[in-house]
Amino acid sequence: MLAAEVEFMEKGFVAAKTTDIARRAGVTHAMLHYYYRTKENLFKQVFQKKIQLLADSFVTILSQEIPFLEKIQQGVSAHLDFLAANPRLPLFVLWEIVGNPDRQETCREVLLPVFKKVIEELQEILDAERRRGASVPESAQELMLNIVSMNVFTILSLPIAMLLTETREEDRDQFLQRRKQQIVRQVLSQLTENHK
Amino acid sequence: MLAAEVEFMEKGFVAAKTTDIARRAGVTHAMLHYYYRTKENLFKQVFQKKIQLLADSFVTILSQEIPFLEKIQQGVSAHLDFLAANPRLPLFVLWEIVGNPDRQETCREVLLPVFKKVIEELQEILDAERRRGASVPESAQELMLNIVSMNVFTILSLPIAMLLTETREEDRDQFLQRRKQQIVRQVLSQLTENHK
DNA sequence: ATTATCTATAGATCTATAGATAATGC
DNA sequence: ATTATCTATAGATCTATAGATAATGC
Repeated sequence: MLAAEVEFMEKGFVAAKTTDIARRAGVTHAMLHYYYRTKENLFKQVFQKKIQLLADSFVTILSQEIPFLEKIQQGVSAHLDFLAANPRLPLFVLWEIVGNPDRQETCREVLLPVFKKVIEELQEILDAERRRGASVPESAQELMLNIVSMNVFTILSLPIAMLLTETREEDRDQFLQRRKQQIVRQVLSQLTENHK
Repeated sequence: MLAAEVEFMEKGFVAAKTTDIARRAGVTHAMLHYYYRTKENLFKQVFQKKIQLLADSFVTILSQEIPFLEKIQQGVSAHLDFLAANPRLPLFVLWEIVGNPDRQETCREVLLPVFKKVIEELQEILDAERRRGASVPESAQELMLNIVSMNVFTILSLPIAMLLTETREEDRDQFLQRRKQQIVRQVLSQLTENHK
């Protein structure tokens, strides 16, 4: 099962081979089919698990009971750290969804409730802040999308970004930390903006 | 060749089949091998072309001789429109690069010079603006990364975003236009921020 | 003569299962 | 008895080429 996760995440459904998965797991491939029947079946279990993980990543944006701006800062930071620990997750999910639209259903079932809940909580925080007199112009959904966009893209494009900025492999973490600060700054700039 | 582009872009290198490409092109698959020798060879040509297209997308961020803020606004807008017209491009490139690191070389060769040039021009614009007394706090690279992040992610995540926001297929363009305005606002918020 | 095209097929994988045998749980 | 495991292989693809034949350019 772990072997299947690794193979599917690295190569995708089509390129991953049941023989390789079996070999990695240290069993004969006949056993794999004995337990999971089909490749598709095995994949579905892995996919479900990974979608769940993606849903969890949204939750990390909400954080502890601390002042508003720090809360956002912590949320962005935790979200990016989560993605950095699961760097193949977003690309894998996006790829499999566009490649096989049937999988959107799983996606909807798992992600939608979590997404709605996070947006709701975030909206409450924003509203509370506004009642305090702060100028928080955006909808929670927009704020969330901005954060997720920049964080996820940072991870997705990391190989290309490192190529283009001529960053070496051992400076990866440093590169991510610097980018994290930029993202926090960018997100906060809209939240602290003086309107009118 | 066009058939190959479509098949590779939709399915990726591994899942695309030379027989399907030939069928789509209306020739026997023997002919395909006669002209291109190997699948890998055919793919390389397609990949090169698509990387070139991606490089072009960076250039659209720079735009005509108009006032600074409008210039940025136009750039963001043109970039997103470009991506919306080539929605599979970013995912395809990212997927093939992580799946086969050998392809990073092509990527580097084509993208790096274009990327450097765009950054350079953008930096000049920012510097000129700063000399005029405007407060433009960021490096061109950071600004560029912010714009590209939000625009590309918008396209990458469009299927999921439409799922989560319960947007119907026919409202796709409207959804994109709304998101575009949000992105422009977000980008400008940092550029017009009052520092200190 | 050289280039283009077709049919047929070799050779390599890959998924999935059949059928035989060993291990395990009442 | 039921469940787990192995070997062997059927059946389906897919890439790539061989070999024969038709079309094209000097």
